[in-house]
Amino acid sequence: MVTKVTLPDGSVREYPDGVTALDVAKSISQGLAKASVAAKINGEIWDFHRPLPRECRVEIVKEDTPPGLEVIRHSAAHIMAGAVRRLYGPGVKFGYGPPVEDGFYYDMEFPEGAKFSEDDLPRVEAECKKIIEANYPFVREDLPKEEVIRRMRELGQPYKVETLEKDIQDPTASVYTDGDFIDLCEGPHVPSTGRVRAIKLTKVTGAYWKGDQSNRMLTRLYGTAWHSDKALQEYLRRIEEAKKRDHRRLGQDLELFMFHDWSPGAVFFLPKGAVIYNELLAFVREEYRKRGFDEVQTPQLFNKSLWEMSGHWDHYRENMFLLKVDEEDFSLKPMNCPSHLLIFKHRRRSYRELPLRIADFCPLHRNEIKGVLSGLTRVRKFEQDDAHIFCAEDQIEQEIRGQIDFVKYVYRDVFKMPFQAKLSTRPPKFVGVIETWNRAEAILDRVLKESGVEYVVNAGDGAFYGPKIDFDIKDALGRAWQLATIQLDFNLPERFDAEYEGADGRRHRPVMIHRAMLGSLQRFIAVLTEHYAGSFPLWLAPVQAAVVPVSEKLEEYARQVYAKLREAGLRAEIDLSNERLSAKIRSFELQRIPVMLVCGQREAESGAVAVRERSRGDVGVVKVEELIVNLRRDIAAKTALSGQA
RNA sequence: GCCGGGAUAGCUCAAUGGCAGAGCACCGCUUUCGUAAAGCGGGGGUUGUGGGUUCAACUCCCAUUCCCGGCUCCA
Repeated sequence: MVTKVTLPDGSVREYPDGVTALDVAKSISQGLAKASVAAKINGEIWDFHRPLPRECRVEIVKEDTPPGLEVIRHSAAHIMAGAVRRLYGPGVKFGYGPPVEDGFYYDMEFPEGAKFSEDDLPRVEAECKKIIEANYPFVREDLPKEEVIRRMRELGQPYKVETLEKDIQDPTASVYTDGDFIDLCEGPHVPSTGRVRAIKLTKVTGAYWKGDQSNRMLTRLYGTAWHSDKALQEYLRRIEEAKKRDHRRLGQDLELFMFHDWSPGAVFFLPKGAVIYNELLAFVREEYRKRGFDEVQTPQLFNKSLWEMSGHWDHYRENMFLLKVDEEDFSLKPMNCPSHLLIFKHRRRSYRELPLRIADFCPLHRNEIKGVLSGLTRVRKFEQDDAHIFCAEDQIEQEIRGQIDFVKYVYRDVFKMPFQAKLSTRPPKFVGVIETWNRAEAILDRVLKESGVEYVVNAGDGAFYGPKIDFDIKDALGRAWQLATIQLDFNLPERFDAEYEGADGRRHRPVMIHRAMLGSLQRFIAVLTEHYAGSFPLWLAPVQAAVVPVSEKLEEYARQVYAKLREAGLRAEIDLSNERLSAKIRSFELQRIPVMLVCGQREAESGAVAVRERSRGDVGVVKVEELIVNLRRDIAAKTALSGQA
């Protein structure tokens, strides 16, 4: 009998039975076999040396592809676990050890009293390298589940036993052995430990067993592994670059914002950060005018009655800042929606007023637990470009379309940030009528399709009060953040008994749409800062132009230029310091100022300046009046000088 | 909140129980300069905070606040 193998190009080859994917790879070319670590068999990833089924599609997985790297990292996790076991003895109990983006981790419990910290990583890493050096084959065994449970018991591995008993349904389970280390694992793995060519252990953290806070906390060791040392070095360089772009770093260096111990989780925007904040707000307000939103201002502090009506008192109280006012319970608001319902209900509403779009930039306070606070991305006090749309059910479609269009304009046209949409549908626990949900989900789906926006469906991931579309925005380093959101709400209008009078003279329940474009201004500024690496486009730059006299003799002329720029409404700075020109230029480059205007004798004679663009150098001499016209045009266009560093 | 690490001048970091230091920034003087760092000099500290051990604490111990990396949470 022969095994028939179909290759990705459609060709069919025949091999003797018992052939492995490795044999197939070798038969194609030795080089391919050497540069590959596993194979996809009928689309499922398999070990290289597992015998193939009689008839199958085989796709060789090369080591430098995403699935290949995943296999390498999974194997690296085993190698690391084996190294820890060698160094700390058989008393170490192992939890999960999966590959993750760019690396892997393994959760483990050290024997009583053994402390493990980052300082211990080099020792473990050295042991990993010995295991790699030894080039042990990864040997797979498929055994009856009971047999594996027995072996794991013998090895003193309670977490493995628990996994087998609770999570593995199959009658058999697989174990892998590399050298002296054996582990329960689905696989696949690289053929031998030597195929993990570059490994580096990166950090040590705590992690709850199965992510559940009520479980024991294990020690998690993180590492990264690559198919070559060069790839590892490139990765490390990328991490270094990421650190330079970190908004906390740039916020400090560029004097955008600060924090203080006395108000954890709340930012101080310094003058330069406040400029960015206000420009963003002005931008959103301008769009609101075009798109029919009415801005309101609402209270910060509300009686608990409001939260009881909205349901927050029962479901969100732990996250609210509570205080007593006149012997009664009050809270700083964590969200705007309830106040907007009060506005809606302020008087009788007619269908003629719908859709009613209420926008609000008021501060919100959420009592996030301390451990999660981080820079501008997780704060306790923040503002959103929040709005709620009250509309009739037959207006949902047009409103959703309008908001998706808004998102596209903001992220694609203005900020040029790639984004991905997620449609989340009805969860198991929900309020409202199923038919309404189905109709609404169909609308969201249809509008997304028409919009040409790429999206994924997260079935069952919607809020209990309605389906939603979230937009993940990736910064320049590919990290995803959720900023924009569009959520339907069938719940709050019900709880507040919101009504409008229809054309038929009867009362109807409006649908509420929660939506934000930038999301939290704080988080948006964090992502924006990293996206631009601090080099903000002209319209957002805290200082747009720096006037630089070549020497003290040109000071008077520079002052005139500076005054003209300020009169024209530009954010300009002048450098009258006693430094050399190149030192001034360097300082402005470091501050990422978009335009530097050098004033020398030649320019003074013709009422001009020599323009230097950030990171581009000298771009020529231009008359001051003309420069002002150009700058104002570029600012209005919002896209000028937005090239990233 | 939990695990691990950390906090020293405005910033980045040194000082392993014995006189708290460097570079950058800042201030002053000299220099008057053409596109990414001129030279010299000066000021700057309750070593996060509170307690303890010690003849002596940045250093060791306890507590606490905040920050960082994760976990978790994200009506």
